Amino acid sequence: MSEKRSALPPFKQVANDLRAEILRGEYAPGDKLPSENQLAGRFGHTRVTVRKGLEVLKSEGLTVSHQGKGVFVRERPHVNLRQTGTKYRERRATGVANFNAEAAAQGRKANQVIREVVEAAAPPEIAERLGIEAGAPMVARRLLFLVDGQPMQLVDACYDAQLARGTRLAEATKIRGGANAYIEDPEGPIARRIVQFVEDLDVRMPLPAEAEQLEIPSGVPVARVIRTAYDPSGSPLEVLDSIVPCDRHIFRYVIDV
Amino acid sequence: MSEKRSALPPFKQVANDLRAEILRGEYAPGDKLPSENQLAGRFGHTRVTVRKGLEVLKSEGLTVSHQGKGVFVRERPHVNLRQTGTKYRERRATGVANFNAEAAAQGRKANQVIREVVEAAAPPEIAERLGIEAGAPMVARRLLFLVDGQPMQLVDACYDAQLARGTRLAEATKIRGGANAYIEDPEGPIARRIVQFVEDLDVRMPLPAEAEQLEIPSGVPVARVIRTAYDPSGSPLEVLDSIVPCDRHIFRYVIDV
DNA sequence: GAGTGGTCTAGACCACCAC
DNA sequence: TGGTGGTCTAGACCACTCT
Repeated sequence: MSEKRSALPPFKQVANDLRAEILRGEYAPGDKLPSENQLAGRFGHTRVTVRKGLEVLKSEGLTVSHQGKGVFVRERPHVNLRQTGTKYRERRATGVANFNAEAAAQGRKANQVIREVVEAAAPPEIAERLGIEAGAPMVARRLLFLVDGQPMQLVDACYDAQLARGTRLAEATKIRGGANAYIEDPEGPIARRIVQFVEDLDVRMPLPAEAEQLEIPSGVPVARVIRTAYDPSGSPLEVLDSIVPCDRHIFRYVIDV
Repeated sequence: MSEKRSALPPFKQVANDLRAEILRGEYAPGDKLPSENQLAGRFGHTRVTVRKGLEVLKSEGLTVSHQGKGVFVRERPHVNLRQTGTKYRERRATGVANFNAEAAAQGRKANQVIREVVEAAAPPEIAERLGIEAGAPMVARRLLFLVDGQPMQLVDACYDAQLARGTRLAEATKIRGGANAYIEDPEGPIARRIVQFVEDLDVRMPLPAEAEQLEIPSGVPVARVIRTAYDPSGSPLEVLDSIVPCDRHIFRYVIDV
């Protein structure tokens, strides 16, 4: 007889109810949700079940929890507009400096930390784009980009070792104006122009190591952005392999057709 | 005395161990992991604790579970290269047809389903890009794109109602060659050229409704791609608001500088 | 110290799948 | 029918935060 209704498991019901309240704005970003025990009372289930519901919201990136304090509606951090396209014409040869320029344009302060500069065997994704054999030597400059002290991107700038050896690209020191300017500098050791970028974005959840280095809360994806820079002859000059947390970035591409 | 070591909670240990084995390739995509009871024995913890560890891997998108069958290493579906840039010059006026062309180029079969075509109040993100007042009327063509029967994108094509009323854009029928071709058709009622696209990508975890419609497994993010098409005078003609599951797509942008 | 979230166990029942 | 994952409870202890 009885309408064999719903049958939606209690923990999903908890998640659905709370999600709806959050999305309706009954809890605003930064607001604290009721305690787990209060919710257990309200829903008439054990704390464990309520926790399972809360876990769902956390993995959706809607909430964050702090031990001893409570569960809060997640606040979206300042978003960095990661713009690629027309602006490149203006800022052309800047490269690393481009990152600084974009942050400055938004009234914020960017800086870079060199994690390491090494010569190593190129993994397949990189070798393929650099136009060298997989396992052939590359020079990798591993950097961490920050804005206002918050980690924003993990960047590996990779070069054919043949090209980079003996240049400042292979030294663990900052390059004023950015690596791209250095590459294009007509007075420099490379002096080749960059006329095209190809960016590939692959989006997934972060590995724990990435989450830790970039301070990524749970439920926030990362984009792996692999950018290849080409000279006028179509030869690749640089492959930039970045891990970008998606809660602090919007990607914008301007395409003229 | 005793080195107060590790203290890593057992469920994290379970997750770490299994993750390492998966990433090392000891379990290949599609392989079945040992059953929860077997893992409980191996790790010397209860099934509940092991399950919590497995839950972590699932939310990272590394595994999928099937009731009655087991837990499996997730297989990445065929990836669709969603290319924007140079190819647009060749396929220019195609629009919806562009999606078909790209699928065909990869030897796969694409089709579209019209979910609905309605006139409605424009939400702020759309209105802003269409250059109309928030809440002003827009015509929205809500489509579902599929490739080989698998849902690939949820697309809302939005137009200023002033522009689209009385045209085929406002009718719930397919438009041969795509909406963009229709817009640009010099013999058509609109006959305006599209010379620039701006794409904004915002990446997050899907809402349950999106996950269901697009058959998105847990641990897979979505990109909300908002693409605005402009005519030579800089007036917006169309705003495409898409939800794209990130496990079936790689985004590629080609930028000439 | 009281309150909050974080973790674990033991045991139970259900739903689904394959044989 | 037996194995698999999915869900729930009751009770316990821990770690952190605030006052």
